[in-house]
Amino acid sequence: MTAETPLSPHADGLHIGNSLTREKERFVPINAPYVGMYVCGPTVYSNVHLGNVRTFLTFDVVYRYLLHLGYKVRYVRNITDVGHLTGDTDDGEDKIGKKARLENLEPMEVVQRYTNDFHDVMRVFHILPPSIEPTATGHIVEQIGMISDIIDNGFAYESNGSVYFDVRKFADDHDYGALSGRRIDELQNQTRALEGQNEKRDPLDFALWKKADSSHLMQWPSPWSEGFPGWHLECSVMSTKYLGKTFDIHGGGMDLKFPHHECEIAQNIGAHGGDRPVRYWLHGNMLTVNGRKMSKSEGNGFTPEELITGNHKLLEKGYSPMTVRFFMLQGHYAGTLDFSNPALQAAEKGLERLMSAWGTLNTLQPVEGPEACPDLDALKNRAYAAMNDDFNTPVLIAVLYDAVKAINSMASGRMSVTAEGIALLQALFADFAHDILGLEPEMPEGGGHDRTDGLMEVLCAVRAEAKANKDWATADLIRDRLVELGVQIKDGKDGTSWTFD
RNA sequence: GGUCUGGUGGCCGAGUGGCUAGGCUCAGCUCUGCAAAAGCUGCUACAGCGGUUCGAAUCCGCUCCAGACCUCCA
Repeated sequence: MTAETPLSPHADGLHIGNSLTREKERFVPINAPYVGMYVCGPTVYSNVHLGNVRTFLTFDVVYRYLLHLGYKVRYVRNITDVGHLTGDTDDGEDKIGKKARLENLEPMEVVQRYTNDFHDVMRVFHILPPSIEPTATGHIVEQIGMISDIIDNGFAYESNGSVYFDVRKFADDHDYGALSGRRIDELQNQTRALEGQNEKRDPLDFALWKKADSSHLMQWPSPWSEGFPGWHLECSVMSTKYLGKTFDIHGGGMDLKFPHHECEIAQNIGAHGGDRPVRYWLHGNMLTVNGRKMSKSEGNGFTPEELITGNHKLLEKGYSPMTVRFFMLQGHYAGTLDFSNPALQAAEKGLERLMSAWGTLNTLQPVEGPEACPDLDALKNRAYAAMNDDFNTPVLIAVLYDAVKAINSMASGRMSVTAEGIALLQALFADFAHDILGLEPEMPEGGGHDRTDGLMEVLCAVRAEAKANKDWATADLIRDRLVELGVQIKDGKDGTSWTFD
C-alpha cells in the first residue's frame, strides 16, 4: 500500500465488535487513512502453542483486511521478555528468569530461542510480521518514565522499593473494570488476604515496579530500587510510544482481558489522563480440543510442529499449516473453536476443493456473448459485506464456495462466462483468498517445471492411446502407478489433467 | 462463589424475529470404459421449560450443561 492508495469505498461499512462497549460499532479511525493497532504478543519463555497461533492469526486477518481497504496501518506487536511472573501474580517468579535458571542459560538466550521459534511459527502459518515488534527490555527507560508520571499524578505509590498502582484511588474518578465487567467491590470481596501483600495498600493494587532481590537474574536501576517492571506496564508504554496516547485498535486473547488489559487502561489514564485511550478493543477467543480446554496438564495441547508432523497421540495424522489456517478461519474469531481430527480432515478436503477451483479459474474459456452464470458483482459485494461485519471469515468462505461452484460449472460447460467475468473472479480470489485470508497453494499446481510437464504429457499421450484401443489394463496401470506417486489423474471432456497431492 | 462467553442437523461451524449459510460425511442420480474430479438431489437442526409476538432457533425470564477469567487449590 502506498500513500496514494485511495481508501476503498467499502471502508465505510466496516463494523467491529468492540469488547469495551460490547457493541458492534462502525470503524472510524482517529486519523484516517492512518490506523494504529496494538496486539499483545507472546511471552517468550517456551514454544508457542496453537492457541497463540489462533490469536495472532485473528489479528493477521484484521491487519490484512485493513491494508486491503487502503488504510495505512501501523501494527505493533510486542515481545514480552521480562516482567511476566508465574501465576500472573505480583509475587511469582519471572517466567523467563525461571526458565533461564532451570536450563542454566542467560535470560536473553531463552528470549532469543523462543523468539526465533515464534517467528518460525508465524512464517509457516503465513502470518505477516508487524510494523514494529518492540520488546519490554528495550523500553525500560520509557517504563520508568511512565511510572514517574503515574506517581506524579497521584495514582501510584512507592513501598519498600516497589511501586504499586493505587486502584482504589483510580476508581474514585474512573471506571476500573469497565472492560472486563468487573466491579471493584466484588473484586475486593474475592481477593484473599495474601501473605507478602503487606507492601500494598490494597490487595487490588498491582505492581508497576518490583524491587528485585540479588537472586533475580534480570534487574535494572530505577529511582526506587534495582528491580524490574510489572507485566502490564510494557504494553501501555510501547503502545503509546508508537501509536500515541489515544489509538484505534488494541487486540489480544480473551484471557488477557482481566487483569492485563484492564490494568493497561488504568495505567494509560493514570499517566496521560483522558478517558478512553483505546477506541476499539478486540479479543480473540480460545481454542478447545475435542471439546475440552487445551492445556499442558491434560496432555491435549500440541505445538504447531507436532500438529504438522502428526506426531502426537491425539492426532490421527499431520495437517499442513494452510489446512490449519483455513480451519481456524472457518470459525469466527470471537467464538471458541473446537479442534478435532474430523474437523481438521473436513477442512483439509474443503481447502483442496477451494484451491483446485482457484486453479481451474485460469483454464476457463471466455465467451463473447452474454454469460450464463450467477451475478459475480453480487458475489464480490457479499464478500465485502462479510468482512465488514466484524471480520466474518466463515461467511466470506461461504461466498468463496459459491464462486467455486460457479467456476466448476463453467469449466464443465454448464455455465458460461465472459473474459470480464473471469477477471472479476480472479480478482475475488486474489483479494479475498490470497491477500485477506492469506491462503496460498502449498504445492505448485501442475508442477510448473517444463521437464515434469513434458514427462506427464508423454504419459498421458501413451494412456490416451491405450484408452483409444480399449486397452483398459494399460490405461489403469499408468493411472494407478501415478496415484501411488501422488499424482492424481482426472479425465475430463477436453482431455486429461493432473495434479500433485 | 463472582464476571463473561457459549450451547445449532452424523461432525465442524455461520446467521436473521417470518423468506430455513457454508464445509465435511452419508445415500441416490448425471457424467465416465471403470475410477477420480465435477454437477444435481436427499438427510431440515437450533439444550430444556415458560413468556412476549400474528409468527422465535433469533427478544425476555428461569433451569441445566460447557468453557474462559477472578477466587480457591497445587
